Amino acid sequence: MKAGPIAAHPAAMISDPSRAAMLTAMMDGRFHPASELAYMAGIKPQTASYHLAKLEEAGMIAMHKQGRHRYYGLKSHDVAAVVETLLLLAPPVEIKSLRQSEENRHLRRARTCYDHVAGDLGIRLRDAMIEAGVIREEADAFAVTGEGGAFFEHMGIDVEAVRKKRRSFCSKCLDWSERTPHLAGSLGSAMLERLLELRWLRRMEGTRALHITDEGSRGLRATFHIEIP
Amino acid sequence: MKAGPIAAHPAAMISDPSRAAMLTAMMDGRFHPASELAYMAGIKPQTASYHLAKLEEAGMIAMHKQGRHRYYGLKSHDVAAVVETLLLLAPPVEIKSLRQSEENRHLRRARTCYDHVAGDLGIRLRDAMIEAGVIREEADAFAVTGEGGAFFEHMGIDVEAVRKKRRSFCSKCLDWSERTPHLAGSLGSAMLERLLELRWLRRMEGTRALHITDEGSRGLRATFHIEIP
DNA sequence: TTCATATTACAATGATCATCGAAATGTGGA
DNA sequence: TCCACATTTCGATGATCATTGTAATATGAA
Repeated sequence: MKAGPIAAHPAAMISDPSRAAMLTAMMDGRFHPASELAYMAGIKPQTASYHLAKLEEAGMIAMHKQGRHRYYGLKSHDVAAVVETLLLLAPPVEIKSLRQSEENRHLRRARTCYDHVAGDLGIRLRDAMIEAGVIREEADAFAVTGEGGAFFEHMGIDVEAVRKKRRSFCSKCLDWSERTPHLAGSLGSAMLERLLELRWLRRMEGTRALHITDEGSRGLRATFHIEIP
Repeated sequence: MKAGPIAAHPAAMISDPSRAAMLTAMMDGRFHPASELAYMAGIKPQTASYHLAKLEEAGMIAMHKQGRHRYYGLKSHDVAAVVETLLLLAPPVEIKSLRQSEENRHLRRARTCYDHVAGDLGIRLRDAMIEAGVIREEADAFAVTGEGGAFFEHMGIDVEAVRKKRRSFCSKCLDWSERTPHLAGSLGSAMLERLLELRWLRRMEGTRALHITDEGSRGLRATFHIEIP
């Protein structure tokens, strides 16, 4: 009789606040030691271990050992996609502490969304690239224009190589803080990678927030006409 | 300290099997009376009422009264998107009863995915349209080709009108039973609407499964070269 | 008004499951 | 070999929450 509720199980994996916190931490697309995830979720290592075992059994995270550490990370893009979509459904975050509001400000300004840039910076990059005519917004995705090729080459990104990857190329990712789509897919991923490589952005410890370096401020202004206050 | 686990709340709304069953029932994109949803989930009306109130408070479903009935349905596409993505993460369904396997067969053959056709039929329609050169698969979405315009007009669908709707036009929707994308977006929606109008398909009671009528078999064969056994 | 039906409100019950202390296992370094 | 640290296993505790019986409210029909 009950044919449908198969969606309940994966949802239950995310419905626990501690697990959600750990999954969100892994949304930076990297692998983290169990103890770090425990700390980020505010729980004891035993509890974290219990949760991580569950998530692994559910096929949502992957683990690799290295020495006495065990590193955990999201198993697939699908998992990241679900979490991001759930964030979109979540009610606006209420600010409880100064500390939290600080972190929130950072996250809203610039953060990773699995493997690409999101937050205000993500949107401004998108706008700048559209303005410059290097990408174009279509109904279901973005597209690289004719001029785009030269631009990305100048940025140090090989568009044709990126296009060949067996995943979506230039898709839209709906942003929970901005409620408007930014650039995701393999091109979004290549973009983030390059911005980190150029040291325009730096990952902040223990959070998905991204720090814009001084070099980054200059570079973003020169290349994208984005002013960082 | 805990900045992330906001995703937990919407996930918790879906993590209960009864709620998941009701949401899945609403995935046909229509509104259902509370009692029907209770029956589909296999719970008493009181329990259903409790769950529906929760879901409404969470902003996931909408309600309108009509006489002594209250009709509930999904509030936005986002909710449908989350449920569909969760289904993708779910482990393969194990078959427990003959009845269930029957329903499963129907669902796999043809069903609605919120507002468009999914299941085997969805994939075969996609393939047929690509084969016929009326749509083209791109990296992040489908696109209507030059010849496409005439074809859809022949089908009784005004592509330009559909394109103008303020939502994605021709997007991909990853199918949990087929694990390959079918046509969604406003064009997918228009397509389902038209197939129901032509009486090629009929909604089956109390499930998302679609029945292919005899007329439909003939029509699908003539127009799409799809053989229905 | 009276009855039937749809739905919600309330209160009690019971099961599930997250949590953590204690202890075990595993790994690296001295 | 001994110690320190990372992680898991086990067992007990406690809180949350789905469920339903009973009762109330609301709407429509006779």
